[in-house]
Formats: sequence, structure tokens, C-alpha cells
Amino acid sequence: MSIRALKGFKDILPDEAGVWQHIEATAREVFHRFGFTEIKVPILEKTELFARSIGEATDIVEKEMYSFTDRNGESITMRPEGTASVLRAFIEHGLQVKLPVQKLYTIGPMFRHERPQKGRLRQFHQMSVEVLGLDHPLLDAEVIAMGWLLLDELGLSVSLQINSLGCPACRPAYKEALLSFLAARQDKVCEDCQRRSSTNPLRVLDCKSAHCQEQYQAAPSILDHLCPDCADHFRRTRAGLDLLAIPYQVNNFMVRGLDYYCRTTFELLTDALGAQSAVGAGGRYDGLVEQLGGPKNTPGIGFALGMERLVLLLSEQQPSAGLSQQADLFVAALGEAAGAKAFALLHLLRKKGVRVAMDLAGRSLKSQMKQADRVNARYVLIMGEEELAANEAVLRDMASKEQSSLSLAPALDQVCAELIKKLN
RNA sequence: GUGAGCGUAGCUCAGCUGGUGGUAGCACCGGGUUGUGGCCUCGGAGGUCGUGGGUUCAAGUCCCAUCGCUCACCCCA
Repeated sequence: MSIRALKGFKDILPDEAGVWQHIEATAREVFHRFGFTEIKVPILEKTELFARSIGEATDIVEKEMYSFTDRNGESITMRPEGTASVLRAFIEHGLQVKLPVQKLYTIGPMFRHERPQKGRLRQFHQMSVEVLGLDHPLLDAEVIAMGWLLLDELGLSVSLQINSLGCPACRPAYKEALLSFLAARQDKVCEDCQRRSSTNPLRVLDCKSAHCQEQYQAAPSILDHLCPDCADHFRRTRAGLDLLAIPYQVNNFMVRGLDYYCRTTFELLTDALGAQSAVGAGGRYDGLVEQLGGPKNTPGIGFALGMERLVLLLSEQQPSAGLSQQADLFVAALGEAAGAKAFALLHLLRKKGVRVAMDLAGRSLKSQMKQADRVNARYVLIMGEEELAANEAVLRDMASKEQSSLSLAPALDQVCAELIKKLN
């Protein structure tokens, strides 16, 4: 067998690339409308950056990172997510002094060493946005609204779930209440949940087992344990969503896999993707900038959208976008003299911005017509031996099949100009 | 890391209880049209049946191993 791509690494073939471009272009346009600007950050970072931001004890850091030692003996990692790198850049370049509130987005590949499955790859792509320097609850609503609007403009319908995870002031008390609840039911829940009770107690609430969910009906809710500030923030965030008429469900069992989240968290969910139901997710991370060595009191909020999942959804909802027009004109030449003249004309047309295709292999006219059809050319310029002898070429409209002749007598750039006139 | 399913042409797949790999569909190339596309028609090219062992007179088919893919668990976008 010849060399194949790595497990979990996929080629995006020409047929699919159009969907990707469409998603990316739509996203950029929406992000710009909301005042976001692009930031491009490296794919490799020091391992420590991710360990400190995502959390040492998370699955991502513990077992999913592509980390290795480079030639200097330093541990570096291919980024598993985008937020850490963006914050690092924000801090490193002191961006907070340029604008009190920074709205940034970045688009690119992420890497996690997991077992691939539908909607989950080892190299995958995210579009992620971050707002740094403001903790107003209306901002939470605005950021969520932007994600919602983008998906809407892509023609996708998803559901929105939100929750609040509290803050360092109120979460510990909740955690204790939850732990004592779980301790009383250790023998009534699945093995996974028993294990999670000690590793990451909040996660048990996420369990998919119906039996466990039944047990957790009576579990204490984080929302009942929020401190006054957090409760107020959550209430005003929801009020903001209400003002924008964005429907949501409060899911007090929703937990996030990265340690840095606090207060508002949310997920944009679909039921069309099997096990990978989240097409986008994010939340607030108020302490993170400071934790990474940045200025104190720099709150942040952001989310990421999984591009592969968007592509899957789009191609499921609206299969095959149809043939795209890849050429305005196809030049079909027969014989060497005509070929040479056509080749020169081809370049002149391209210099003028016309999308022109031509067969360089000297194949039959029929074959060239087929090629013209395949690239969906509107016109074909036929330059055969007969035409050349009469100093003419035939211009054929592929849709109407009408043909007209064009004089090749003047200089080639005049022919080119004449031709462009006819094309328009 | 765990479990299940599947590997036959570039793609989608037939191939029964073992008996010579399919006129299969799509795509590709050429002819029918000595110089005109889509539709039609005729022809052509394209394969280590994932790989390595084993059973057998005989293996795409049965057994074992291995690699790969897919889906699910876990986790996540």
C-alpha cells in the first residue's frame, strides 16, 4: 500500500473546498460586522501554556496533546485549542493598551490525539472568537448572539443551551454539596460515574446513562449555589438573550471540559451528527488572562465552532452544491499554428481578468468541447486550421449554441479587447 | 485506552453452502459525427480481491494473525 495520510488527518479535496470557503467567508463577514478583527497565531506553543490554561488534570492535557521535545530540548505542543495562544499573544504584545476591549477571532487547525470518529479528527479546524477586557452580561449575550446569527446565516438550525458555572467564590461550596450527594449514591450509578466522582465530579451530571440521569434528578443544582454576583450576571445574560429573541434552554447539568471556564457557559447543539452534538461551545474565563501572567482584572469570554462539523451539517442539509463555473471561456485550438496563437491569446485574456481554460495536449475538438463542458464554460472560442486560414475564430455560446465569427486580423491585444466585449 | 462492524476497479458496490474476479453503475479515454459539449450508442483502459500465514485438489469466500477504515464508549468543536 502506498503512503496514506495519518490516522485522523484528512485531505480536504477540491470538491469539498468550496463549502469550506463558504463557511469561512460567511464567518469572517459576520465577525467583522460585530467588530472582531483577525489574529493569526502559531500552531506550536510551549507545552506549559496549555498545561496552565486548559488545566493539568483535563483529558486534553493528560492524554490528547501532540507534544514533543524539539532540538533544543524544550517541550512544545501542537495546539489543542485556540484560546490559550490568542491570550498569550494578547499578553505578549500588550494589546490591552491599544483598545480597552479587544475582540479577536482566529481560524485554523487544532490537534488532539483521540480516536477518530464521525465529526472528530486528530487534526480538525476551529473558528474561535475571544473578547478580552469586559465582563458585562450583555457582552455574553452578544457573543452568543453572534454565534447564533452565523449558524443561522449558514442555514443551520441548532439549539442553544446555557449554564453558569459560578466563580471561585461560589463553586467550591457547590462542589462540596454535589460530592456529598454523590457519596450517598455511589452504588446506584455506573462505573464511569463512580470514577468521575473523584476525578471530575461536575462531569457525572453529563452522563448519558438514563439510569444515572434518573439518580441525578435530585442532585443539587449549581444555579442554586451561585453567589449574588454570579446569579445577577446569569440573570442579566439571559435577559440579554431574551431581548434579542434568541431561544435557549438552561441546562444546569452542562459542564465544560476545560478548567478555565467560569460563569456563563454555552453549547450550540445539533442532533444530526451522531455522538458529536456540539457544533460550537464556549464560555467566560475571567481569571485566565491573569493566570497566564497578563494584567489583573482582564475578564474574557469566547467560543469555538468546529468546522468539520459545520461542513458535515451543511452537506447533509443541502447535498451537492452543483457544478461551479470554473471558466468564462474555453479556447479550443486545432493544429500547432492555431495552438500557438491561442496560447498567446489565453495569457492576454488572463491578464485582463478573464477566467480562461485551454487544452494544451492537442486533443480532438470533440474532446476539447467536452472539457469546456466540464469546467462549465459559458463560451468556447474555436481556432481551427480553417478559421486560421481565413484569419478568423468562431465564438460559440455553449448554452444557446449560437456561433459568431471573430476576426483575428488585428493585433492580438485588439482581438483580446474585442473578445472581452463579446463576452460581456 | 475499550468495544463492534467493514476492507473486491478512482468512487459506489454484486460475488449464494469454497469451484476460472463482474457485459454492474458512476467517473475516465476513444469511436459513431474525416472539426463542435451535455443525451444516446459502441468500444477501451483500469485489480498484488488490504497484507502475511493456515486448512483444502481448489480460498475473494473458511480459520489465525496483522495493518487500515468506520462507528460507538471515553472525551470534545
